[in-house]
Amino acid sequence: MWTLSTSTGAGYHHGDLRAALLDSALALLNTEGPGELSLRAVARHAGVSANAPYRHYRDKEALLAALATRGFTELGERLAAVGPGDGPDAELIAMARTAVDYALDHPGVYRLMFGQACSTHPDAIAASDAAIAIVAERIAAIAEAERREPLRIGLWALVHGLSTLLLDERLGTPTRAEADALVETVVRTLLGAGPGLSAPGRWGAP
Amino acid sequence: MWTLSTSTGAGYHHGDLRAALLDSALALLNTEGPGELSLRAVARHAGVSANAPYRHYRDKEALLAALATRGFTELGERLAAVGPGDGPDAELIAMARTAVDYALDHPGVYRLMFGQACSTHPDAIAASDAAIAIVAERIAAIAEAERREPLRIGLWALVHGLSTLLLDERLGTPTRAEADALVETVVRTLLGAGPGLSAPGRWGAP
DNA sequence: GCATCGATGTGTACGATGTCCACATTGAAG
DNA sequence: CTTCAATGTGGACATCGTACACATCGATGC
Repeated sequence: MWTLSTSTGAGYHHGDLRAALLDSALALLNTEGPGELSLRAVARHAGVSANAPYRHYRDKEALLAALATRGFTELGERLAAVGPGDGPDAELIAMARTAVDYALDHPGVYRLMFGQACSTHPDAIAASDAAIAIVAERIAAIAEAERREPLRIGLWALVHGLSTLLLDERLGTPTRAEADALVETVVRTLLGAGPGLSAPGRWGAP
Repeated sequence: MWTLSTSTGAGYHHGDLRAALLDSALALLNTEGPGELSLRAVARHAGVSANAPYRHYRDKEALLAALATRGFTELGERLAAVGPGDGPDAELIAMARTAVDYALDHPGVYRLMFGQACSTHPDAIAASDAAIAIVAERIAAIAEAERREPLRIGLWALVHGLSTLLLDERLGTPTRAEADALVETVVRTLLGAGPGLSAPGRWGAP
């Protein structure tokens, strides 16, 4: 009758409930949507009582926000790891694909990250801004000054929109490769160059 | 002690509860987010008991889906009313602005429309497809064949992303005019033409 | 070694919610 | 005027988020 906890927890005191709760929430999020996730279920999954989470998070929203924050951080790391590609367009496309892939890999957390509850939480906003900043840097090295801001906002919006549509299966149920190809085609088209065509006059900054 | 209903309801039988519930839900949605909206609160606002809604909607999700469906229909009407502008880019931009304006006008319903719960409901999906079809028609009249599909998906994603970012105040708190200008700039930039620059070679289909 | 104390987890409790069931009320059809 | 199907009510139940008081434990001082 000891803990049936998923995470390594011993006896009365768990060890690292704070992190274990995040893991439990993550596991449950990939099963059901963020709206259906109950704090009590997270506690059960972690093998603790319904009230234990309150020692580590002020309320349910705080736990979810922490998870979203972790999500933004991880997304940022993935984006930072994207190497320069074959020309600026390729680099932007690679980053877009990376972000969409992240959404497809973590549907629950992704929806959480862009849900209303977490958009309000300062930590999540900060982590989100950090992720955007990475994209902004790359763009700054590529685009002319007056195009940077709209490009940053536009790509962010585009990627988020594509992720949402794909997660909701509003674009069919493509395989990962098909989804990636779709992202590439869409981004390339919107960047002004048709598929297979290069976009003259927009290659490289100073 | 008769009905304190907001809508025109008489005595025991309400008259048109089905529609009144939608109106009540709409009113409450503009106060609080879709996640916080309770079916009981909708019933209270309509001046009926907590169970009355179940005579008209199978469950809470069905009511919300009906509201989302109405939203997509109205959005479609607004999009259909957008006149041809000064060239194809201007027309696409006008439609993008129309859609974003709709989101800013109805934050609650908009979040509902793109929430997970309603993306699953067939009625909402149909209404959403109808709205997209309107955009697709316009695009078909403007763009070359192989650009149509990516353009349609890309614009839809872009507009949805921009709406989300604006609703979550992730792009500051612009006035309506500023938001419209932002949308114009972003869309124009992503369509390949810098602000004020025309995009040679992409004007007009046959 | 042992008492102590702050941190952490448990149990109980309360109000709110979604939804089920049985019953009440009604306008319209016979 | 009776009857009936549609519609609304009331009560009940499980679940949820969360507050309160209490239990348990590991480190700290002696």
